[in-house]
Amino acid sequence: MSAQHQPNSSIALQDGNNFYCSVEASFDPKLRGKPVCVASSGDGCVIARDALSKKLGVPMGAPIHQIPPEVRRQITFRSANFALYGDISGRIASILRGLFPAIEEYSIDENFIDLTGIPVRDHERLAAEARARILKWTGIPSCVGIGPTKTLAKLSNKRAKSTVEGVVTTMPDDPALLTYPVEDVWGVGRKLTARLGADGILTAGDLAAADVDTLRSRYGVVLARTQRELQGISCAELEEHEPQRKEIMVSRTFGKDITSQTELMQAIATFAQRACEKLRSRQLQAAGVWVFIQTNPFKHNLTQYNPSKSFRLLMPSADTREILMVAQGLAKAMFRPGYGYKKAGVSLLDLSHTDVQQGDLFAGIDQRSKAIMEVMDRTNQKFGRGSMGFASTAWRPRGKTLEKPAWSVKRDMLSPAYTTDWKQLIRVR
DNA sequence: TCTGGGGTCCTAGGACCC
DNA sequence: TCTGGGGTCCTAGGACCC
Repeated sequence: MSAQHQPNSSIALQDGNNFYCSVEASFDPKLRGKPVCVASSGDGCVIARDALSKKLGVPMGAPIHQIPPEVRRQITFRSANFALYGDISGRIASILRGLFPAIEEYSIDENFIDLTGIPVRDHERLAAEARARILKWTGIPSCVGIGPTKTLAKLSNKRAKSTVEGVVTTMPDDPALLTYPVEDVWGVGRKLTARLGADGILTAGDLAAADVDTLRSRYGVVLARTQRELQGISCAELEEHEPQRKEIMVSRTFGKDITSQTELMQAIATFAQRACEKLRSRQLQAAGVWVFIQTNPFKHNLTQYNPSKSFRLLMPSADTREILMVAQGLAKAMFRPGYGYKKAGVSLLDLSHTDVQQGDLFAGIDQRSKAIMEVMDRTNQKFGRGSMGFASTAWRPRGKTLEKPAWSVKRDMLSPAYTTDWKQLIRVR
């Protein structure tokens, strides 16, 4: 039976308020009461703002150098510390699992909760309890939105952000839909907002009431599903188990433009190595490798060159040596002198589980490969990432770094790994 | 000077086949 | 003068999400 036919299904969405900023503040009391922003990799853009920096007018995604100096001075910046955020995220999920039979970890700061089967009169009370427990046990404030579908739960959550209680329920006939901006509906982005506006669809209520066939033919099946969800008809089920990855990507914007082929090759090798580590940590192997290199799109006066190339392996592999050589080969074929490269990435495609190894008649499985990779992974696990690496990544023993490569990423405002590194555990006197 | 990273899904169009 | 019709597979690009 599909969710569409389940009567009285009900879903909640728990979402940490200003999550990254809240995590930083929960570990560093000095930050409390001050405007805090979290910066993207390379310390380039603002990817999270707390309430105070929102009030100061810092826009989401703003390049830090574009924030007026008098505003910038008031803000404490932190480099994104995903290891820390991921750890807190896992703790919040555990708390929710202790309260509800089924949850879906939707993103690092959001969890869907299945309320089906729980009496409706208890929904908001349980949501409030979850919220209180998360705050007490992790220090992270959050809101909970409730509705008959994921889209309405998302919408409720957004509404809850401006309430004191932090818990809101929205049913399809709620008058709030008539004033709720369509751009804030889950699945409606900038482009769709503009097109919908031209068609006179400005609110969630307008979208829910639009002609089904016109909407389907003008905007496609995705928005048609969103419409049904707003009408209370579920089109997206709760996914308790993470679906298998289809792609694993590692890419970076370089600290400086790269002009030399040697340096570009080192960067590509580093990304390939990291991608393979991620691959093996999930017991996966890849049958395809995709590499891209890009010039700086913000330098409008320069000729742009943004090639990409892919390669299909004869047999799926999780061997860094093999994938590294393929990735470097692709990059080498694309490299043209005379350009300043600003960003590059390596993506592993056609992923499958290593336990479904397809035998190849003509190639014996290299047993040594597995053993070598295991030794590398275990060493890096035990002594820290980067303890062992490949020469082509310009890897150097830890603590003996000669000079930082031009493409290394800036993270000057990083908070300590409070929860994931023994040496950096928080001290309480 | 300085502008994130990592994903998914859908669609259109071309190649190829019968 | 007059140009088939489906089907599949693949890829590139667009849109969205956090």
